[in-house]
Amino acid sequence: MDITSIIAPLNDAQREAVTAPSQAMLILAGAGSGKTRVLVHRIVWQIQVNGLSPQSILAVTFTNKAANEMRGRVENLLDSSASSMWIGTFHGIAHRLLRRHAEQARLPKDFQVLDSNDQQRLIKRILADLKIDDKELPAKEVQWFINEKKDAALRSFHLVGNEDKNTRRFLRIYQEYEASCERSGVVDFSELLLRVYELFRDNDNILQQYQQRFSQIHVDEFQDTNHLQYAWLTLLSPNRDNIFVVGDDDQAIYGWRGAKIENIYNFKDHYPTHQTIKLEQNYRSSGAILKAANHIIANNKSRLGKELWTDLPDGEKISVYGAFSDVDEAKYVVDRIRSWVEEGNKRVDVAILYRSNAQSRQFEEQLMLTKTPYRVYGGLRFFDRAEIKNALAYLRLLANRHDDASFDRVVNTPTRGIGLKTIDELRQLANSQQISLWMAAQFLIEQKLLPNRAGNALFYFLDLIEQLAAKTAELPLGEKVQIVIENSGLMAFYGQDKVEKSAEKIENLKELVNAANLFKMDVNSDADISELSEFLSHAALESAESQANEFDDCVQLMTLHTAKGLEFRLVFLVGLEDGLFPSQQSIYDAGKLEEERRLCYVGITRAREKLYITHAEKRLLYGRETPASKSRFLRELPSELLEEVRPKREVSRPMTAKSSNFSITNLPKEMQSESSYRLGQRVEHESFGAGVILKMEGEGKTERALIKFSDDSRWLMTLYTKLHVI
DNA sequence: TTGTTCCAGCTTTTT
DNA sequence: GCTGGAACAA
Repeated sequence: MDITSIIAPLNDAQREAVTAPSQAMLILAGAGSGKTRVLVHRIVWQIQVNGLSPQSILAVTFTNKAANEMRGRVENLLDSSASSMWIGTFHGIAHRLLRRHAEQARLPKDFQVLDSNDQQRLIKRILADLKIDDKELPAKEVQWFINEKKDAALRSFHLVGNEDKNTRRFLRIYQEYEASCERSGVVDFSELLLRVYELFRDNDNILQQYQQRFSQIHVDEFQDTNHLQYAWLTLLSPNRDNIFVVGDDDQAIYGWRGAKIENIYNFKDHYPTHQTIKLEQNYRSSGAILKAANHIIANNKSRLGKELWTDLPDGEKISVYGAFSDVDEAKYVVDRIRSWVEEGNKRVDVAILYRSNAQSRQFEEQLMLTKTPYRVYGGLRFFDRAEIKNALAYLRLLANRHDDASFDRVVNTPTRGIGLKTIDELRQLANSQQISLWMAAQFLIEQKLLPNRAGNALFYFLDLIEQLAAKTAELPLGEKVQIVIENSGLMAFYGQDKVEKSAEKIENLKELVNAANLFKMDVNSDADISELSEFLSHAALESAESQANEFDDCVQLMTLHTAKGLEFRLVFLVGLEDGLFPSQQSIYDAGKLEEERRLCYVGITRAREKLYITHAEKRLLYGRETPASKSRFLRELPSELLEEVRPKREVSRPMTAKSSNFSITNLPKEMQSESSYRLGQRVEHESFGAGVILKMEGEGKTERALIKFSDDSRWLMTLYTKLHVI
């Protein structure tokens, strides 16, 4: 046994964490401080030094990517397969447990997973059935409510008798939703976790089996765990002495999705014999970048407290560019990328990070204009595309006729003459009899209760599914998928000329066949289910990114949320404006604002060598031009770390009287306004102090001026603002 | 029943 | 500015 390879690459704090005795351990790992490394080395340490068997290791993450990376690195260090370890996402592990114990969890053997889109569709349908106006009660809100309750381990019957008016409004829908899922044999994401929690809670023998099996429990990104995930861990570790959690409260950015940052704050109290180790040495970023990050996050009040440091030199200052518009901002960024590439650097090392997806457009446009290869993350994922979901819905119907969500989706896709009226009738019957749509359809056909045309069309559809099922029953998965796509008419449907991007859709369908061909059953899955069911679950649980271009040399575009866990040599943090980042909805809520600040901290710490921060004075928002001002986060950064980059094309520097005269006379006519103010004029505002007029727009009532004050520029309506010309 | 046009609405999204 | 859904006409 060679322990040097396990501990040699570690610094003191990391080594202390890895070699600590078995107990409750909280590793507070700052950005770039080697948290995955600590987890990986800890697992290998437990096996090679403490002699634990791989089966006794449980390691949970939030993303498939993180789980795969961890498994790979463990295998590397261990130099053997880690396939007998349970390393996976919370949802993946829940799924595996439920397959194993479907009966005790009161689930059908071949239950399927409903992703959040499916869930929303189902809720919409229920709202329609209950004649509730979608405008009055948006499906999204109901979905949010249901998931929130499930995350708190509350089923609809727990809420019966609840006096809260808001709760009563949702209760009926929640009940219908539960019943519908039950009938269809499907579980949504929250349900996966809740079922496992109930399985453990109600079946002592099963719980004990896993308590004994998992002698060491490892949790990644602990700050993102929700109530249910935490409850799970508590059940699995009754003595609270064998749990090794890694997290960073400063990077908790999923509170809006139910993550409970309190889980990490309260760890000390809930795990009395715990040890906390802080990893504060950062191996990623330059000194200047780290100082900025520390500075920002220090403004948050509720923190466990950590300060990153580095051996690396300060490096370049952070460049700040105040653009005139979103277009100007994009041009600037793309121009900087161009020189970066000209200096011989790679595009893959560059990331443009923004707060909301809509911001990517301007950058894409400029990148396209300059023919710079780029890749936008977080768009539609492969398994989320409509054509793929349709194909999967057919396959799901083959596996389970009573899957209402799938039935609903493809009964008339491609169109085959089954219209709203017929479907309405189906729903009514299904509702009143509490049966599946499939059964309702059978009944209506048998009893000849439908007009001829509709009845025939519906019969044709049921027959199609039965035929497909019979025909493909014995075929390998890939061929099954192939035949279903062909015979369902989907291939022909998407092949029509009038379908937009038809070539791409056909490609995707082919790719699905390909994926099915390559799909291998989980060797460890001892559950007795078909390959098809397993493939369908895989599609729901691992909605993999579209694979293409991954290895090309492209500039990376993504939201700040997506960027968590990644690093780039060169980072552009764009759109640092109040209302955008921090987002408008967060500005007046102290808690939300702190989460936004953590997001900013995450963004800054993605950069290794050089960070650019940009903001624009106006931008197109929802197709409308909107003025914007510098983000409070940008103003929180100390000026000695920053280097203001002056805009090139228009007046921006405060000018002396001499130079201002000069520049005004040289301005094109249309820019010389009739108003009492002029470009370059020095003015005084009663609260903002002295400033210089940089830009004018509009006239009369709509006239506004962009004025640069000592610490900020703002647009002011000249008619309504008292300005004294100096 | 199907295809078109018009209108409201809009963060972030691991599973 | 783009999307999804509802209200229309064919």
